[in-house]
Amino acid sequence: MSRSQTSEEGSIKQDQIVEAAIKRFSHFGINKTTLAEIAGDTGISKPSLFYYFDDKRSLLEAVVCKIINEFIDVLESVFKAANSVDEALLKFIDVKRQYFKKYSLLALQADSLEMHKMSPQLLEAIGIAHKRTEQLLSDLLERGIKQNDIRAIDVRKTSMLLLETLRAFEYGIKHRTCLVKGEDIDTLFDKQKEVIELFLNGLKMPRPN
Amino acid sequence: MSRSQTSEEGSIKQDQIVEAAIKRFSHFGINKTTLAEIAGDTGISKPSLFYYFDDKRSLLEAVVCKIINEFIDVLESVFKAANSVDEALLKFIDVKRQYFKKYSLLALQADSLEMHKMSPQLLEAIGIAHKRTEQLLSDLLERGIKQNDIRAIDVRKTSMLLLETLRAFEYGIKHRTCLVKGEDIDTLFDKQKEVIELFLNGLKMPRPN
DNA sequence: TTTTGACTTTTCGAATTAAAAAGTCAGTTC
DNA sequence: GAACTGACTTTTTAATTCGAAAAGTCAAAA
Repeated sequence: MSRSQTSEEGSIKQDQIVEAAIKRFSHFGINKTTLAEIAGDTGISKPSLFYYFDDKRSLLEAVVCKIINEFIDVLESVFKAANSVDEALLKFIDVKRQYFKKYSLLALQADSLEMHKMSPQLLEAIGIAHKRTEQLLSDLLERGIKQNDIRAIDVRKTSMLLLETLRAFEYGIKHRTCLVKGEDIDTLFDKQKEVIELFLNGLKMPRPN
Repeated sequence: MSRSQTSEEGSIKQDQIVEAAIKRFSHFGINKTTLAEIAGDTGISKPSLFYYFDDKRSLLEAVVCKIINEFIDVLESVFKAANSVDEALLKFIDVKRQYFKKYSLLALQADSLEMHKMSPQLLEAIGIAHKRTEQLLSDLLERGIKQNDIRAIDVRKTSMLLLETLRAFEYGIKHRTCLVKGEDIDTLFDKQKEVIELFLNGLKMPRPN
């Protein structure tokens, strides 16, 4: 069994490999990147790479986990720094946009095209990330309610619905435009901001009861 | 040039062909249906079919147009009959659900898989349908504003956003579950209803200014 | 424990091709 | 002449093969 399974914190070399893989994957795509290239970038041989990772899939898993965790950490700090629910949600979109642009190639391949090939581990990692994001959003909404910023909705249900909507939105446009060009991505995320605004303000007349 | 281009109202035979095509397409999919089969169902030979339609694509076009127009007609009557914006929007989802279920195979193929192959005519027909749907929704919102049912938002922008969101939602889940099973479809549309509710009520505290 | 050269196995993509479906047309029927 | 068809050609599709490239293994070495 490779080191990736045994050691918890991951060696420096493992991290170097993951970094090299991130660069290649997000630059050329997963399939167009060979393990020999990644090994070469890291200054080791291919069999050495296999000493650290069982196979390409587990390396990809490490890559995705790293990116996801980075994303969630950024999200957490952004939410903490925000002064209102509005602000936090709009910043949320900005962070999403930033990560999507940075890792667009990886993102596109990871969730749409290779869905069926995903390992259970990877799916689990993504599931955990979703849960954590939902938790952050729930906390945010809870805070908003306490501060009389928003009305007392079911935070669990609402955050899930909000996330699903934004996610769906992303998927949708992605597939509609099929190949994503630079400017399309921006309008896509701008639309998400509009959705957030509409969600926040609602359509109904404010009726003081 | 075939009859399909020249006559405006379309002959009875043309309509029979379209009906047969709808049955086959929505039952077995577009690619798994041959023109010979459709011709057979209609009781004519394949060359006769070509007398009425230039090619498979223009037949598909006629099929999609017919379904779309049917859908919009139903939608219009439902909107007219509704007593409130809430009611109309929820009914809207029901109509969508009904049509999606009825023509799911066709819908899936038509918008996601074969996007790149779509003829300009077909794209135009879909574009017109979108515009008409948007118009119906705009009128609905306008009416809601006049009746003091909802606040005075930009109806154009809002109806577009609302439609795009619901559409995106559909796309998103479709691709996430990839192959759509019966029960998934229902939860998908239930989610859309929740989205509508959230859009209507908003998150913010009602503040009487 | 970490590393690699030399190896085997698997996967992928291009080339081939045969069958099926699309599409044409000369000629028939009403 | 509008509606239709049998017999035909062309195009698409899908299965097959096959060589190259990449994934993955292992015995030996640092």
